[in-house]
Amino acid sequence: MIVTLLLEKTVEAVKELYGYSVEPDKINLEKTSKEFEGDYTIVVFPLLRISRKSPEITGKEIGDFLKQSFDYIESYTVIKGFLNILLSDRYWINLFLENYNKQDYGRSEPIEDAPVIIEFSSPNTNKPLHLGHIRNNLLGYAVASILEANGNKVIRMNLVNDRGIHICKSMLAYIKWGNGEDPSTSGIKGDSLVGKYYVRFNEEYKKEINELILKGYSQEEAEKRAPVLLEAQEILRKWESGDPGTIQLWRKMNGWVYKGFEKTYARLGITFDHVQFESETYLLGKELVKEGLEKGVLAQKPDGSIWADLTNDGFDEKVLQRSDGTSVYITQDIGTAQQRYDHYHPSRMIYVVGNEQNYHFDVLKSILKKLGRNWADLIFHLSYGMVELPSGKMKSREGTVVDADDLMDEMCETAGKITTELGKAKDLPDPEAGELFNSIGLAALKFFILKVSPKKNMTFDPVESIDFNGNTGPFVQYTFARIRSLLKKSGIPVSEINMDGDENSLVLMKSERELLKYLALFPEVIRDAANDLNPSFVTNFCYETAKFFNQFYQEVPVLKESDQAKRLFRLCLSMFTGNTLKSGMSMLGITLPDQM
RNA sequence: GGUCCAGUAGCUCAGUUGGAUAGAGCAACAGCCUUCUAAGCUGUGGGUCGUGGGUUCGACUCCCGCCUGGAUCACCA
Repeated sequence: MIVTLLLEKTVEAVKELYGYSVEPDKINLEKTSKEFEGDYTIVVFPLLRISRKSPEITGKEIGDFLKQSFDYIESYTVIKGFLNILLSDRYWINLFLENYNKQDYGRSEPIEDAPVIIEFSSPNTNKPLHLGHIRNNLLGYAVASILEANGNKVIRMNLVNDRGIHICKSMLAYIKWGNGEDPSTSGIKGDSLVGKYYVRFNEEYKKEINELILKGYSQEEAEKRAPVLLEAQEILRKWESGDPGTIQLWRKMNGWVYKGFEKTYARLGITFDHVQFESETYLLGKELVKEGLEKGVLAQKPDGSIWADLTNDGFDEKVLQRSDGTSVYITQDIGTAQQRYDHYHPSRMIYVVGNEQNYHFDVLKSILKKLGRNWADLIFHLSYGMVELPSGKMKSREGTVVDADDLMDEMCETAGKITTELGKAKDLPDPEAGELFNSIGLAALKFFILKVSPKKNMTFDPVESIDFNGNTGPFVQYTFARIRSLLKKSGIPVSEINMDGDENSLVLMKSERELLKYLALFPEVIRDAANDLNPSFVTNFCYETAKFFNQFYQEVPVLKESDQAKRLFRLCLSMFTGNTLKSGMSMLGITLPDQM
């Protein structure tokens, strides 16, 4: 790497010139900012103490030394305290020659290491997926792909929250008001149908609470005593005790939901390597709770409920098992974690879960450690911000959510409309046109969500938020389509486009240089995105790359260039850009059409 | 109230070991299609980086206080 070489030589320069040994990491080397000529900049201020000379003279002396030690340094300038180093075209061209036709450019060799488990999606089976889940799924899938590109072995894990009071609520409402309808008789997608009964439950629940308050109960009291809630709790007890009728209904309704989810995942382009069900891990969790109780690290109250006292860790007491013996949410998480650890001996366990559960994961780790599981430190909660609507927070209880299926439909419809308005894709036959609109609509949605740093909350206006111009998925797709068009029109089969060795006379145009310099960053971008588990680095890289390409495309002719060496170089540079975009966007789960 | 996260242009967002004049897109305005896809390119306007201190040659970035917004502290998941 040129950066390490420059650092080493600078250290040497300081030693030679001023007789002082500095650590390489003390040298301030960065990319030259746009307004100045140069590729890398050494900030000389920190070195003045050593040189005991003015910034200008120090910069010049180091600059001279470096220029003499490197063939690749074209020139340097010292402005104020900044030594700007300009690399020769040769350097960039060599870098280009090494990588332009590599399909796996930027990706790392697989590391021989224990796998990283990444859990995402984790839907509840009482309602369809909504906008919040979309962010979760896209983030999880992208992070997994980025880790793979970084050389990690990855296991994409989905944990289905298929049991608990929430599904009992839907079941109860279905028993009471369902009249035996099912997805085929009603024509409603399975997950939506179950969701309908979840909303119905909450309507009844609210009504009963209000009635009880009129009778003189406090709000809190009313919430606990509402008859439908008591009935739902009864169903949960029956379920945990294995009541056949309850289990049968539960299976049936969950089956509808899974069919529905399958469609939504397929549309989103999400797949998993392994699926866990809470109903299969909560018993292990209960066992661990029992173990903790026997060891004396957990405590039982007179009513039978079991608690962890975490006040020494800065948390409150946490209930792990209700007085009626049923388990709570965190109980299954304890079992799930244990199962994952035993089964995979992973190097890390990443959980992609919203920031509303920050406390939950702190508590989970704390409890696992209390139980003597030191591997709790392998757990990392990848916490992301909420997606809010202009009208405020989404509440599935009240049905004020943006449904994932509806949203995708709308995006693709809009994509089709815009494409038609622009007069494009006229010659495409029907099924392919549909695929194209799908690709564009989903690209817009995915890119919009993934370009935001995971940690941040985001507001999403279904009407106005998503654009097809500017910093968007379709912009990158369009750029790619332009590149494909160039390659196609060159008349050379893509697999045979190659430099022919006549590149010695090349002088780079500004836009060629800028583009090439930026493409050179891709390996670094993947590494940073993997380290920070942040797909927005890749998203922004793809956008900037496309922008640099469009500037290049606008400034210089490719196929119309008369000089053969230049024409071929530009064609290969375009192909290099295309490969890189395709690779980057595929990590985000975004497909790039050849034509649009 | 405790804890955690966030606050950058009218709007949506970049800005990562502290570096030069804080950047994009959208929206507004002005240009560029007889020339490789105008979903593009070029330009103009728009900022007390929430706020007040501190550290430093240098702070959007680090430290402290305050303000605002969000999350959370359930025998919900």
